[in-house]
Amino acid sequence: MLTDSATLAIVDDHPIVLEGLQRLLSNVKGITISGCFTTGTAFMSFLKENKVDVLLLDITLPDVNGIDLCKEVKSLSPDTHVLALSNHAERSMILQMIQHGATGYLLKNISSEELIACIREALSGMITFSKGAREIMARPSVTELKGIPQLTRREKEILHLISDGKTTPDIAAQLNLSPLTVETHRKNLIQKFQVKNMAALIKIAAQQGLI
Amino acid sequence: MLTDSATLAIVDDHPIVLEGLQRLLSNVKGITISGCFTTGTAFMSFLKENKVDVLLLDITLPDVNGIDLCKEVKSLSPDTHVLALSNHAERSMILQMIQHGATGYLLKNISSEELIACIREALSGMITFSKGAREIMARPSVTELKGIPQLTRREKEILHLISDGKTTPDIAAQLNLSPLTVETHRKNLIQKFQVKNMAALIKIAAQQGLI
DNA sequence: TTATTTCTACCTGTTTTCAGGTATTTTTGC
DNA sequence: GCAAAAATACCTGAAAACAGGTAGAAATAA
Repeated sequence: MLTDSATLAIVDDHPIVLEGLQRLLSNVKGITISGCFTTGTAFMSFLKENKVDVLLLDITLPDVNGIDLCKEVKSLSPDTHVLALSNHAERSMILQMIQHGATGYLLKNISSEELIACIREALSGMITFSKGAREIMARPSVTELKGIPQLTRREKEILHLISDGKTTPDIAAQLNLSPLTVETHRKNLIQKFQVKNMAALIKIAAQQGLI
Repeated sequence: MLTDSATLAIVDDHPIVLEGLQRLLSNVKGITISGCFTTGTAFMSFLKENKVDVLLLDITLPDVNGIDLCKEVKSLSPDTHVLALSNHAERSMILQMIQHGATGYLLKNISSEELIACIREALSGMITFSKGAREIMARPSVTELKGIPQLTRREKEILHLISDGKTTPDIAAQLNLSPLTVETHRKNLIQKFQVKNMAALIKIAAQQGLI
């Protein structure tokens, strides 16, 4: 039994989703659900004692964020295949998860057949994506093409203040800087994001969860 | 049977959620699931032929937005109790749904017991919220205190263009308007949102999902 | 058919932002 | 300790945004 049935665990803070996944997967040959968890910490302590072949992982959890959890899982148990299961339909998010060791990325609007197929693919050691996720990967949007620019501490700080409606003189006064310095940071931000003005930048930053 | 068992329909584009809800509610006394739909239009055509006592409605659907659908449902069938079921944990969203006729608002991290209790409450004609939703309602955040201002079609259009980095002259040219007119809309937007400038406005708009 | 909202357009003047640089001093990482 | 990155600061001029109005036409709702 151990040889031909894979163990699967689910981490999701939504009982409804947990129920749905259990129902969908309970009668699938070759897959045994060994645990369902609503928090990352609960799963991690389970993982210390049990072997898990596949983990279906919701990225947005109450206690830890999915990317960090994925990293932890992979360092504790490198053979566990982590399948991110999420509503986040952003390219950057998918890339980040893969970068941190996830074996695949499934959008929550996945169909049951697709879900099972993806789990099988993951078990055989392949990277796998749901249909929706593949589509997103296929068409890098203009804003996401460059990825999220790396911002310095000061730049983030100033971006926040700008998004709160503060003007350059305001910010300079608040941070005890020359207005000219603030202007320089502003310019660098616009350059880094490759946008025309702050309005466009703040939209992207907000959508990317930066502010 | 018609007198003591309430009919319930579910609209959600996530098969997993649909499965979970069906499973959770299938054996509940007094509730009969009469239909599950993944699109708003599919449900609307069902509603024209069938009586639905309670609708569990996911706000984010592929074809129509939940607020509009809720309005449609209530105007076609005022006796249907609409329970919004969503991941949107924003006060403004909850208020908007209630304003448009919803009987309650449930966050998707709701427990099964809570879900059933809420459906029962809705059936008895009461407004109902999940625990999480009640918490959000309890603490109005600073930005959300004023609610989302009602924007006109033109204002939304111009707000979008601004958030794409377009300047007033750009927008005027694109919409065949006087730049002065665009400026007026701009001013009205800033007044409606009670902010100092567009940077602050766009942050709020993005966070509220307006852009 | 009113009344109200929305859309349109105008005016004046000030403030802020943006584009195009250059350049020194701190930090930080190796 | 040295190189690279980050933070600081400066300059000029043009373009855009904002503040504070007013006001007529058009569309919508009551």
